[in-house]
Amino acid sequence: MNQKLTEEKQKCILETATEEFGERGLFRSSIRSIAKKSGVSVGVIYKYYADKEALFFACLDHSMESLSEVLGKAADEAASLEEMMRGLIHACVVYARDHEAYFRMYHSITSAESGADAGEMAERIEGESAAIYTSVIKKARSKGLVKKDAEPAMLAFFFDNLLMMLHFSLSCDYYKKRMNIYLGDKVDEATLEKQLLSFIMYGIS
Amino acid sequence: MNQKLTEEKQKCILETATEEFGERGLFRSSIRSIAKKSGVSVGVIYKYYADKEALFFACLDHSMESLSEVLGKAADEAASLEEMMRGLIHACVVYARDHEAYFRMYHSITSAESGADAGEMAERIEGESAAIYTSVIKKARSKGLVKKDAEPAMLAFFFDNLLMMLHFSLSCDYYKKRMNIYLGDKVDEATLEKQLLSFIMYGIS
Amino acid sequence: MNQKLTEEKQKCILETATEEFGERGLFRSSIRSIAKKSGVSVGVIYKYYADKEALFFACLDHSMESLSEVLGKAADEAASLEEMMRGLIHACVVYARDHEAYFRMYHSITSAESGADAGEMAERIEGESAAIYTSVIKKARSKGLVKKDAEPAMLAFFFDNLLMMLHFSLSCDYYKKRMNIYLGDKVDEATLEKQLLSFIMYGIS
Amino acid sequence: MNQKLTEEKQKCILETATEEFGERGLFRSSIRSIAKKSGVSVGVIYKYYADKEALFFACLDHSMESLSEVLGKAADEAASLEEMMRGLIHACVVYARDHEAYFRMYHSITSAESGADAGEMAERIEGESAAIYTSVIKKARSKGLVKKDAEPAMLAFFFDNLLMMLHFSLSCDYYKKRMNIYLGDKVDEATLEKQLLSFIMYGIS
DNA sequence: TATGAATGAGCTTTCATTCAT
DNA sequence: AATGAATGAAAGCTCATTCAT
Repeated sequence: MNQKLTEEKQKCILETATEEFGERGLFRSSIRSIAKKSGVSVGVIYKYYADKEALFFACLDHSMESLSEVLGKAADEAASLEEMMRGLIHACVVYARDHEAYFRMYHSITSAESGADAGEMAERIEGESAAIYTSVIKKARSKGLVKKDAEPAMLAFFFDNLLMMLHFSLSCDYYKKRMNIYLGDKVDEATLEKQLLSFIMYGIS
Repeated sequence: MNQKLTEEKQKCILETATEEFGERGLFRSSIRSIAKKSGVSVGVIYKYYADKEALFFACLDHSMESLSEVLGKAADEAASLEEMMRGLIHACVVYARDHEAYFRMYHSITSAESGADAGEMAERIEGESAAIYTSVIKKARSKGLVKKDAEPAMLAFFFDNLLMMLHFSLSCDYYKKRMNIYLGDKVDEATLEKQLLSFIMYGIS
Repeated sequence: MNQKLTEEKQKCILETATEEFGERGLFRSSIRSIAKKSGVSVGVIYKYYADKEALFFACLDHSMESLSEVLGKAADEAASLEEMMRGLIHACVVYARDHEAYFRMYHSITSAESGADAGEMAERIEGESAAIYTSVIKKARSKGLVKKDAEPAMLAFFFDNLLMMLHFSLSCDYYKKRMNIYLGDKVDEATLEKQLLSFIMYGIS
Repeated sequence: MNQKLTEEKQKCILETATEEFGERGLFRSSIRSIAKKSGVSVGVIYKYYADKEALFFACLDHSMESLSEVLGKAADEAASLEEMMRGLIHACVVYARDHEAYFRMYHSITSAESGADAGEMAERIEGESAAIYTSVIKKARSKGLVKKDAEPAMLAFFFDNLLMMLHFSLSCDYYKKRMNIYLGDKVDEATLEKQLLSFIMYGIS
């Protein structure tokens, strides 16, 4: 019973910290503030996490795991390349509504602020999806669904670039504003999804 | 204790700081370290800049100005939509070779860590290019060069997203590594440029 | 790393700081030095006081409260004007033996260095005693104990001036030395008290 | 001709610094600001004065000299004890109108802020007047004009205490305000002078 | 085991002082 | 001789981290 409380607490800390880190960045966030917002003492955080950075990376892992699960499911369920892409795009849009903070964490590791090893992080986070996207495109190409004069990896890269920007545009303040500059203050998400998919499909095939 | 290299020194401080900020972010960078690397005393930095943030934003402005000049020229010189895009892509690739730090500053403002007003920053930095890209695509559409079933603003947005990712992929550690995961360690820039352009042109038309 | 002597420690900080401020003034005093002398870390001072100024004013308040209590008691217990004055003078002399630092704090606010609002400070510190002294003298005048050709407020003012100089002469280095110049190195306090009282009583009546 | 300018400049620096020191204290005053207000460069100040403290003490000397001249004249011209005291009191009041800053400097050395040797300062500044006042009172006593049951030095001390408080009450913000609390916002100087003299004369004789 | 007061390294920032020009 | 840019020591202050309770 105590164990359960702990587990709950641990999750609460993680969520609160993710929120804080996503909103203020690693350095402007403070352990004290996270502890207070989580309703625990500072000491408890240091019981679970070696230091601030460790908590940061735990948040990151948590976010990435959750994100990757959602996207993985979207990819797995798809019967075709187009459906996979449609699914991934849609999953992003839906997921962003409730999990801005996770996307923001994603963005934060792409910056230099944490001092993390970029190589290792990228490998861990991008490796799998890169392989999947590339392989799916390759397969589609062998079926003649994708143009031959482009490398599948390259197309996967472009696709993922657009997907990444979609993440950020739906969650990070700067990118949100930037999207508003392009598309106006009220962005119709259905249209956005449709046109993005269309843009990609034309670009690919 | 001398008033030599004022002009030169000032530029040196800016460059060094841009490097440091790009590499370590606003908070992990320290004025002391920037001063030491610039070969000046701490005091001299505070002569030119009110505080650390002011220096940061000066670096940002400097980077954005330089970047925007290069991209602006590439856009202006273009006779057609395709040429504009090719020009912009190529300018990025060439520019990235010598000015990684500028692109990195660009990336740093898209993160939350600086605490800057995202809305204002985006307006200042993205406003112009958004207008230009959209207008050029609109014009091309009226000539039948662009598909009718997509909004020009949306296409411009997708294009700029890909361009933005190109910036980061050529300059920020995480994105560099990520590109390597997709495209291998030795990325042939000419091929990348060509295929990106092709992807975009197909996506648009 | 312990939460012992909170109460005691807090008082110790206040006393040490009062000593330091009285001896060196607000600006020559340093938080670091006060912390070291108090046997606490710098951080702990900032736990209790928002900043250096807040500590300074806390010391001031503490001193003034203590001083005002002592003088208040002396005034309250007096049956006549003369006794009140004798009591106040004597209280000063006795109090000065153990609480030089408090008197010094008193002096420090009369200088411009703290940047405090002089008007507000004076009102807070002098207001009450001014009213009391004036009222007591007025009452005595109505009994014919005080000459009629002088305003009670004026007489109260002169009396308080002499009392104030007594404070300083018993506590602040410069005033101490000055008193020695006038009265020799060994000042007999009983004589001083008696003659000051006599001087005042003659001046008043 | 250059020499003259220098001399003038020197005086200007001294006056400006005295003003600044009197208003803000030694530590809150800055050499830069004094230089700017004097219309000279920082270097010029360091040509004349070894450091900030030296300038401070030069201002002090200048103030004290000027003050002592005025008071000395008032004392010399007096034919009797009462006239001397009336003259000194009046000189204070008149002098305060144009030379607040000098009185303020006087006050500043009585505080600990400068770190000056209090003993030496007091000797230099108070020595002479202590001797004069005491001697004049002694002479008057031998003529039967002063009560026998008080030491002349003690009386001189009390008198000088009241004079000192008059200085401060006419120039320093805190003391000004304090006087207003006792005497109201509009203090009639003629009345003040008269009543103070009366208070003293009764106190003495 | 959980707490949160205490620690102190290390940051930004100021400004008296120097000295090349 | 005068200038004022440059210096850098030293201050105030914050906050990640520790550990007595």
